[in-house]
Amino acid sequence: MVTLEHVARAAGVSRATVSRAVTGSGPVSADALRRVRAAAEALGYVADPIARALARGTGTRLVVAMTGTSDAVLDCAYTGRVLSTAARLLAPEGLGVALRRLPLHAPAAELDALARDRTVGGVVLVNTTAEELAAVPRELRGRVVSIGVGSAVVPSVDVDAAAAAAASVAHLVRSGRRRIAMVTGPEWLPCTRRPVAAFRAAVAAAGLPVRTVPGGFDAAAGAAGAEEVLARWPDTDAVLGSCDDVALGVLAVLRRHGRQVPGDVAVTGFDDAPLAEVTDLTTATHPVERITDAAVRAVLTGAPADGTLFFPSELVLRRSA
Amino acid sequence: MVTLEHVARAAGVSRATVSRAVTGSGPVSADALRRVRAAAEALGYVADPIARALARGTGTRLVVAMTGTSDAVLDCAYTGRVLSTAARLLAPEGLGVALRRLPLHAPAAELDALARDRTVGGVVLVNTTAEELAAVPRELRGRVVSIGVGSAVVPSVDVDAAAAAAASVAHLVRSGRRRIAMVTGPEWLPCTRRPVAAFRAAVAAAGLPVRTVPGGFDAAAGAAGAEEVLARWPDTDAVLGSCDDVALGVLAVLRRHGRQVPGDVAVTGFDDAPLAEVTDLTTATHPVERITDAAVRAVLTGAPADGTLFFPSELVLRRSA
DNA sequence: GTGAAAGCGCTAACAG
DNA sequence: CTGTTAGCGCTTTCAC
Repeated sequence: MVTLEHVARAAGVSRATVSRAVTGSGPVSADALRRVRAAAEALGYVADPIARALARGTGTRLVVAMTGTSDAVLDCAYTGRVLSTAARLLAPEGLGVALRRLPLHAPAAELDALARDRTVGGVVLVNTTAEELAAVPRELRGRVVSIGVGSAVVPSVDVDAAAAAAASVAHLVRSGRRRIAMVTGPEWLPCTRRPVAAFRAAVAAAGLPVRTVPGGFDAAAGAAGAEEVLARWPDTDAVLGSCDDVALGVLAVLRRHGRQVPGDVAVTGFDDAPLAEVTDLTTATHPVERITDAAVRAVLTGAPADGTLFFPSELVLRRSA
Repeated sequence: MVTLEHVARAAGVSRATVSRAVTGSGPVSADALRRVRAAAEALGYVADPIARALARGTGTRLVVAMTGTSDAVLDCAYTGRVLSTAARLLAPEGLGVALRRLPLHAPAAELDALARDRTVGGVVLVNTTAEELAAVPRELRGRVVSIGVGSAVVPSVDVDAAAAAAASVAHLVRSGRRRIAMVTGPEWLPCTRRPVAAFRAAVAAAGLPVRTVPGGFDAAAGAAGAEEVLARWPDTDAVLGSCDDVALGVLAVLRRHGRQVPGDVAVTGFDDAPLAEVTDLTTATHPVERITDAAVRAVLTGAPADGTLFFPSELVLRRSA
């Protein structure tokens, strides 16, 4: 194993100088810099992240903290996508990923524990709530980022779900649908409010009735939502699901009620999950990998909070709508 | 932050003694042990994994190494499940998870790099091949485990896919199917050979024709496999898919050919993925969480290799068969 | 600009 | 059985 010491000897300088040269902190003469770089290159030096973490007091892992009402959220496909992306990105840095669930209420204790834990280098909050953002301890600032809503101190990235909802409505209206309902996401989740508002605005602007029912993120919620839609507005000719799983639940209920899709009722989802293609579901893409990528980089670089960074979503037309 | 030093002072012993008491390594008098425990408890001491890793020369993360022909395997749902489980299990230990793909051929270089990387505490090989097992460097022994096939030095855990295949065939035969075909998993993957062998044995034992076609693990492979099955044996009345995705591909092709499911042809999958429930697919469970759990624990404890530990799979009957 | 020296918190010889 | 003594590899004051 080649250490700082070896590079220092090869370059004819002290360990301190090599450290400064390698990390870019502190002053180093152009000449020393060149020699250190050459030596490091020649020896194939790469800093040990563990020793560095111990000396700096920084952590060696990034915690993905999913907010949710139960541990079930940790097993969903979305969590898996976020984790895979983060783990892959961090692998070359010598950093790892850990997974934790944050309780929906009173998350302060958990967040404080994370802030105190010297092994955590940064935190990515997923499905963040306002209560959670308010509870982010000062010590975590600069190394926490949110996927979803953000705050003045917590930078955030998200998909442009509002645009996706608007695009879905536009497509449905264009293809002749006039009585469009939406099964929304979980009510406690702030970032689902944007697409709902966009949906309401879009149908209202088209002069159509505004129909929404509370939903969630799984097929069961979609099924329940569809039942409610059919009960309240039997003439509905299109349903937007908050995500693909919800849309599949909607499809199951429509089939049970003998409604043809897309003949009688059109259905759209959101995510473009693998099952959307298999089930021929019209849906909008959710670039989870790009979003996670941005979030991880933001944590690593300590990016300041300046509004939410939105990633575009694209409508994928298939048989269902 | 409370360190070893604090506990030592409170217990009236040296740091070394506290270390021995806490880790359980080396001799400590019953009296000292008691006092150290009390002090540690009172102060809420918890060892810093980073300092420990630096001193011991062990890593702070566990690498999940997926074998595959392309990076696409890193994005599949299965990888996500493995990663979520591992990340959750490791969180309380202060350890993280990293994700890497191992090339199908000549994996020795990658494995050597992992062995040399001081940040890696252990490795979980997924979809292991014989070539890979042979290339496991000596330095990795005792901290590497395989999900799939194992070797004399690499312990392994897997699902009992052979039993699942046999159970599926038994169910199909019981319900009157007589011309059963199987779309197998990827040919390069050794652990898929067991269920194929079990399938062949089961149909042969029932006095039925043995029909298998090479497949893979995604819907496209299932579709291609189904086309081949229909071309070679048009009278087939049941198809086993190597996994749920494959079964969905099979379903799509059957539908396209106007075959009724389960009327004309029965279809079964394997995994019991979320989409199996949504699409009413008869399938066998794949306890990925339990398997990963066992694998991670084995890496952490350095369990010796003594044959593959198999986890049971259960048939879930739904509409498709 | 540069080097010497003092740690970060823990483990592991080595004497006693 | 226990304490002392060196480190693990890197960062970071603080003099020069």
